[in-house]
Parts: sequence; structure tokens; C-alpha cells
Amino acid sequence: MGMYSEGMSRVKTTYDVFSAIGDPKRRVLIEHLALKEMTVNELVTAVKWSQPTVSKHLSVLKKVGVVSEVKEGRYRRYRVQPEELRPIQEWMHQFEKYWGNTLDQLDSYLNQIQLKGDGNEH
Amino acid sequence: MGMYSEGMSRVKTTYDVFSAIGDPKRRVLIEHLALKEMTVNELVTAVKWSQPTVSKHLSVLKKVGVVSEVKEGRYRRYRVQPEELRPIQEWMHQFEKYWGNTLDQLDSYLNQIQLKGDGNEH
DNA sequence: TTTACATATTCCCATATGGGAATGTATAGT
DNA sequence: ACTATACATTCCCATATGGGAATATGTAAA
Repeated sequence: MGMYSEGMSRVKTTYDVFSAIGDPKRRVLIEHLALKEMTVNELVTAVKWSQPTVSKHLSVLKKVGVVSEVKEGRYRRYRVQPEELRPIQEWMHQFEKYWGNTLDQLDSYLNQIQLKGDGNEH
Repeated sequence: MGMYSEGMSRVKTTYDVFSAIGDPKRRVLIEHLALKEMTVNELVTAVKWSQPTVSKHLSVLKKVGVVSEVKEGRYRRYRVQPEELRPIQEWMHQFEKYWGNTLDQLDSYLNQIQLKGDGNEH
């Protein structure tokens, strides 16, 4: 009988917040929703991907809790749930001590942040 | 904004630092290396995965620059390059205002500066 | 109702990913 | 030179992933 030859554990199945933001398109969606809550169509218009693509990425983000969905008639309004990103921030904390401890670095750091206001990717 | 010009897409080929830490095993490796630099075998012993598995994940981390490799005889000593994780921290910054206080580091640093300017310089 | 609209879901495909076994490649030790 | 060690790489497999087209579902509008 043709048995499979010992498939081993795959177990990648479950998304967590880290893998969720690993995808650049999902980060783009989050960046948009961080500015204001939006419907799917508004996002489709903004990012110019197909509607299923947007919906499916939103579905992943919703599954890990990074966005929430509110039904309004036939619309669904999505918004970011920033608390769900905290595990990332907390994980990053172990490295903060290595970063800028000079005034110059602090300055450029803050400037960079300010420039990022209109949203762009890394 | 995330510019995804029309046409090309779905080429996930290139790892970036976000997708690199999307994998839980790679985060485990980083956590170990954050404590001290280690050779591959030391990591294998520590995490109890196969050597190729460890090597391949290290290779991904090396490719995105999150770890660096130093050859010493037949050993390779890996260490974390925390600066390469900064894009993540910067990306996260847009959400910090929602949980308020993760700028501890910067805050305490600014306080230090103020105290220093207070009187005792060379 | 009938139709238009907003969005989710399914189907299918191509490719990416992760894992282990086997193997290749230096380098150290004898 | 021969062997052991440390590690990278290759090969093969099974599964996960992302994308678009087509379709289903639910709701509002006519």
C-alpha cells in the first residue's frame, strides 16, 4: 500500500501577529487603517489590489486580532487594534538598549519618525 | 504609501527583516544569540533541532543582516546585529501612542541629558 | 421583487517554505 | 595521508501561501 513516507510536523498553520506583519501588503493595509478606519472598497481604491486580495489579507489580520471589523449595512468598517501589536513591541524591547544612545542618533531617529507621517513602507 | 505598481507582484522571494522574524524558530535563534554569540553546534544543542534546520534559519537571518557570522577555524560564531531590527521598531512607533510609554528608553535618556547639562561638565 | 452593490469565499494554479537525510566542504587533529 | 569535526548545501517531499477569476452571500435600492 502506498503509504506516505513519514511526513513530519508542519504546524505552520496558525498565524500569529509576527507572521501576520511579515507580509508587506498586510503592513500596507495596517498603515492605511492606522490613519483612519476604512471599508474594504476604500482600501481597494487606496491600494489598487483586487478586492479578494484585500479581503483575504484583512481576514488574516482579523484572525490574529490586529484589525477588527464592524458591519454597517452592506459595508464592513475595519480598524486597527494596536494592542494586538504589543507582543512585537515587547519582543523588540530586548534590543532597544543597543540603539541610539547619542544625541545625534536620537535626533535623526525622531526626525525619521516625523517624516514618516504620511505613511510609506520601510 | 505602499507603492505597488501594477504588473509585477507575488514575488516573495526576497526576505526582509519583517518576514525573517515572522518565523518563530528564527525568533528563538535570535533570542539565544541576543544573550551571547554562539556557534552553530551550540545553538543546535540549545534548541534541539537538526543541524541543517538551524543552519538554514541562520542563513536566512544572515541574508537579511540580522545576524553576522565570523569564521574561527572550523567554527562559525554567530551574533546578533540589533541595528538591523530597527526598521521594525520604527514601524512599530506609529502605534506606540496607543499604549503610551514604550519610549522609556528615550525618556530616561532625555532626563539624563538634562541632568548632565545641569552643571558638571568638563 | 428585481437589481445593484459590498464583501466573503471557493477554486485553481504557481511558487515559496520548512524539514530531514544525504552529501559536500573546509579545517583540525593524528 | 587519514579521520573526525563543524558546518553549509543539495535533494526530495509535503504543505503553506498568495493571487486572480468566478461565485456565493447578504443587504440596500428601485
